Parts: sequence; C-alpha cells; structure tokens
Amino acid sequence: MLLSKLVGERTKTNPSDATIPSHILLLRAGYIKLVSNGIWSLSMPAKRIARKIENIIREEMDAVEGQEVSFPVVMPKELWAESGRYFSIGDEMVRFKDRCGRDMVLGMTHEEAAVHFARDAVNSYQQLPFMIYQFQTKFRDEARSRGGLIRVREFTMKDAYSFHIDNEDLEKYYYRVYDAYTRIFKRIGMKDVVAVKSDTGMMGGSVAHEYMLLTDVGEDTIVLCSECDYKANMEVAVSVRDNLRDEVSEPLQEVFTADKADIAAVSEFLNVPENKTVKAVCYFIKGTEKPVICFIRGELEINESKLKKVISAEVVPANIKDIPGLHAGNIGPINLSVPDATVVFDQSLKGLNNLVGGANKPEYHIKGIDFDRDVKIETFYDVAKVKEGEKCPVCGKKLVLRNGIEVGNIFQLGTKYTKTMGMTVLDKEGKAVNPIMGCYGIGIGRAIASVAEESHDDKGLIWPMAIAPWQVYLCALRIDELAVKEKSEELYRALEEQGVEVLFDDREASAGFKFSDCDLMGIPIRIVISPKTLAKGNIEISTRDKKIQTDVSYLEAVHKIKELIYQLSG
RNA sequence: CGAGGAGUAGCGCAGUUUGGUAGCGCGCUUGGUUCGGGACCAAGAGGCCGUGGGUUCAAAUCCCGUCUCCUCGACCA
Repeated sequence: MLLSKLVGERTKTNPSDATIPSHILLLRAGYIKLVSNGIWSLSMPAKRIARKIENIIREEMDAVEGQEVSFPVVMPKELWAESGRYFSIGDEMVRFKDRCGRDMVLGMTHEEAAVHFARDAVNSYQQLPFMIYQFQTKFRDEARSRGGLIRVREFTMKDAYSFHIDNEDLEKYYYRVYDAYTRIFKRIGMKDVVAVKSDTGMMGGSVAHEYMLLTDVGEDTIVLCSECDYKANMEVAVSVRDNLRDEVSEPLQEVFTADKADIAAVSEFLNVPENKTVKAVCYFIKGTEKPVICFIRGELEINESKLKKVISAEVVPANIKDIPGLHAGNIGPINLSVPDATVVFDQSLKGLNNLVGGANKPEYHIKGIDFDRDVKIETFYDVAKVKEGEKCPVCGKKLVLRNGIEVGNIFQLGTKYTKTMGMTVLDKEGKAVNPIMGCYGIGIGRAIASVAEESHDDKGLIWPMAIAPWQVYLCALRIDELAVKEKSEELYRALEEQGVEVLFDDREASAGFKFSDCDLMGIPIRIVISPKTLAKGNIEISTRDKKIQTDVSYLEAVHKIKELIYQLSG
C-alpha cells in the first residue's frame, strides 16, 4: 500500500473530545472516524487489523469444530417474542416497522437466530454436539457509549452457540472453548488478560466467565487473589473478613447522637470504629413501592448484583423519606417496624456484638447490639462488596481489586432458549429433550481498542505483529532523488512478492514528519532507505525499541526482514 | 434519564464579557530553498460561527427553542 494514497486523516494534535489513550491514538492515527454517538467508520488499516483478529478467532473456532454461519442483523419480532426477550429487553433493542407495518428488531445478539436455524435441522442426539458461529454486526442502543471503540452501539462481534445433549457434555465443551479463548487473546497480543467468574445476568444459565484485560481505563472491577488463582468479577466475588466479636457483650444502651446521620459522623461522635457499627441501605423493588432494607457492617457497601439474586428481584435505590416508619440516619435492626418490607442481613454482621446502630427514632442510636442476643435472625446473606485487602475465600491471602475491559465472555446457557423456542431432539431412549446451550462472544472493535490501550507509548500505537495492519513501514527519505526512488520501489516490490505486508511511505516529506507517522500508526518494523543508507550500501531496519543496520544486499534484506517478522510473531 | 462541559475552516483554538467587514497555529494547493525525528520563504484555497426563531439599522456575540458531541452517574443481552 502506498501511504500517499491511503485515506485516513492523521493529526498532530490530540482530538478535543477523547480522553483515553486508545481513543486518542486510534483517532489521531486515522484508524477510526465517528459517525454518530457510538457508531464508527473504520479506515483501511483498522479494517485490516479487524480482519487479522477475525482470522485468528476463526482458526480457533474451527479448531473446536465450529461451523461458520451468518445470521441476519434484522429479524422479525416473532422470533424474539418466542424467547420472550422482545418484551423483557428495554430500550437497548432497536425496534422498527418495515414497509408493511411488520415489527422488526435489530439483532443485539443471536441466540434466537441460532435456535431458529438449528431447531428444524437437528432432531437427534446423534447430531449433537455442534457449534455454530458468525461474525456479525450487533446493534445495542446503549444509554451511554464511551471511550472510542471500548463501548459502542454498533459493533462486529464473533458470537458462537453450542448445543449439547446434557450438562456433562456442555461442561466438557465449555472448557475447550475456555482454552481456545485463552489462546485467542494470547495470539492477538493481549498480555494482561484473565478469565474471571462472572454473573450470568439476564442471559440465564449457571456458569459464566468473562475475559478481562486488566487496565486502569476498564469499566469493570475484578477481584484477584494476591497469592492463589482466585479471581472473580466484583458482581460475584466473595471474601473472608476478620471475626470482630468481642469476648464480653455489653448491655444495650440508647445514646443521643443529635444530627449525626451517616456512619462516619456517628462513628466519630461515639468514638467507635466503623466496623463496629451497623448501617442500613434502602431500596425499592423495581416498579413497586415495596421497600428492601439491607443491614450491613458500617464500613462495607452493598453489592446490588448479589442483592438482586438474594431477593430474586431488581432493585432501585430508595429515598428513605418515601418509606413510612424509617428515620434517615437512625435506622437500626432493633425495634424496626416497616410494614411489607424485605429485610436482608449481610453475613458481615453474623455473630457480632457491641455494635452501634440506629435506634429507629430521630437523634438516637443504640450501643451494645449483639446480633446473637438481640436480633436473633436465622439467615444472613452475602450482599456486601468485596473490599481491597480482605481475605481470599480459597487461600486466605489478601485480595486486590483491578479494573478491566471485558474482551470476551462465555456462558453456559442451559435450556432457556431451546425450551422457550421449542427445540427438541430425541435422546437415546427416544424421548424428546431440549438441548443445552453454551454461548461465546468476542467483540472485534473492542479487541482493537483493548490492544491499543495496552500497547502504546507517548509517540503512538505499537501493534503486535500478529494483528498489525502492515508488518513493515518502508520509509523512503529523499524520494525526490532518483536512486532512493528506484531502490525503495525495488525493495517494496521484492517484499510484497515475498508476502510481506508493506506500507510504503512514498511521500515527499521530511524525515521527522514520516517517522512520526510511522510511530503514530504503530507499524512494528520500520525500514529506511535514504541517500545515507545508499551511500553505505546498507539498509536500516528498526523496531520501536531498537535499530539494526544491516550490511546486506536487498535480496538478503528481504530474508532478514522475514526472519524479524517471524521472531516478532512469537 | 440526572449533573457538568463544549459546538467558529479537515484538526487544535482565539474572538462572545462591552453587538459593528470572521481570525491564529497545524494541515491543504502552487513556486522556490532545505533534507535522518513533525524545516523555511512567498503566494493561495477553504467557514451561512451546530440549527430554528426573536431583538436590533446591524448578531459568532443578546434572548428563547432545538439538535449534536464529550465527561461523571443511572443503565449495560
């Protein structure tokens, strides 16, 4: 490719509305252009990166017997009504009518299409298991897209769906894909990816993992053990906390605390540590006036994902003034009287004594609360957010928190879709059963941005060889000189004939100008041909961190470059 | 959806307080001089100042509406 002809705007200055490195650099280097909120065009080099990532994924999917297919982006309402998701999914699904007035949707994922595709063709257990996958555009009308390609509304995704006769078979296959995913991210060149247990969310199903690229700009929080292999998404992470029960329980005592309403103020006022207090956090069950009151140790916070699971309902934060019987800042487990409320106690309170909590009347708290003696509840639930420094549930060592970008996910789906959509096969006994599904996704654009996020320096992007848009940047300095022009064109042809991907900078521009573009675009190998190299009879080959002068003929140079590409490919 | 910020040339910005011929840097075109880390000189091209309405002799500037983008939050199969 001739750089002089490449369409894509590179800029010297940072775009004003980008804040994270991948967004800034992809824009500055001319890889992407915004069309509308969360909707992007890709330039040729970005498309080349996408294609390389897709090819790596394709190889790995084929290696686990995947069959590449293609489902439509636009689907009729009926298909999504079958699974029920036409009704359960909110505004993030785009709905519209076609010219005949039929209700249509834009696919945001393709479970329905996959089941629709397979259910008539497959009717015997002998045809199981199988996996079908595609690369397809998804549209999710996110309330807020952000961060360039990190979170968008329209994107290409590899999504895969596997079908199994029983859980055991799914489990076996699931871990084959698990390994395939590990290989994919490694091959793409992402260094800091971990697979963590995750919430199955609205997808239904039991087991799920997210592949997280650990980076500060990540939107998700991941809990990792500093010593052992424990890792989990914050939504499902658990921890072990120190037992804070004192030997002697003091008697209950009401104390005047005036307007001290939050834990920090009360704990300071009464001179007790925050972890010797109990606080209440209030919610409503979504769409209702039914209050949910959670009691938790003062220094901890509620993990709403866990809470939703415990009470099997969505919750929204409540304004305490809207709940009769509650006094904001003075809610406590003793003398609590709120009709129709769901009350949840976090396990951090179990067996504790000598706690300070609200007295359920204004301006008073109660000291000396002993949960065993005074509250006497049977069941404690885990609804607390894990905090940095708490202990690992597996090995007891310290937990650390990191941010991450979700670059892939795998789910054991169960029979949610085969059941609702009426897909059955006959098993060995001739009985009709619903196949069990797994699904597996990787977003291509997000993968590009994630690598960019992880792999750049102050000059620009640094693509791993495996996905670089071109392997080599051939820079002809003083191309107005005939010798340079001839020799660089000769080398360009020689490299391309040998299958080396070359971006040939044939522009008449100064050295610094061209080098800057090379660095900005992040092409891994740079070759310079100039009057200087010609005079010495050598060529200059360099990577971002080292420069090699070779004293060789062009034919040998091609060989040398291919060798370097091979090395850098790992 | 809530809070904040911003829309002026392809990119980055000034001009808006106090209404009076629309500017600067980069990039682009032409010519010349340079030439290994974003060169220099000269001459050019390029903008209904997001958009609709209003006030005014006169609006980028004042008033009202509206759209879009960014950040934080809510949300996130």
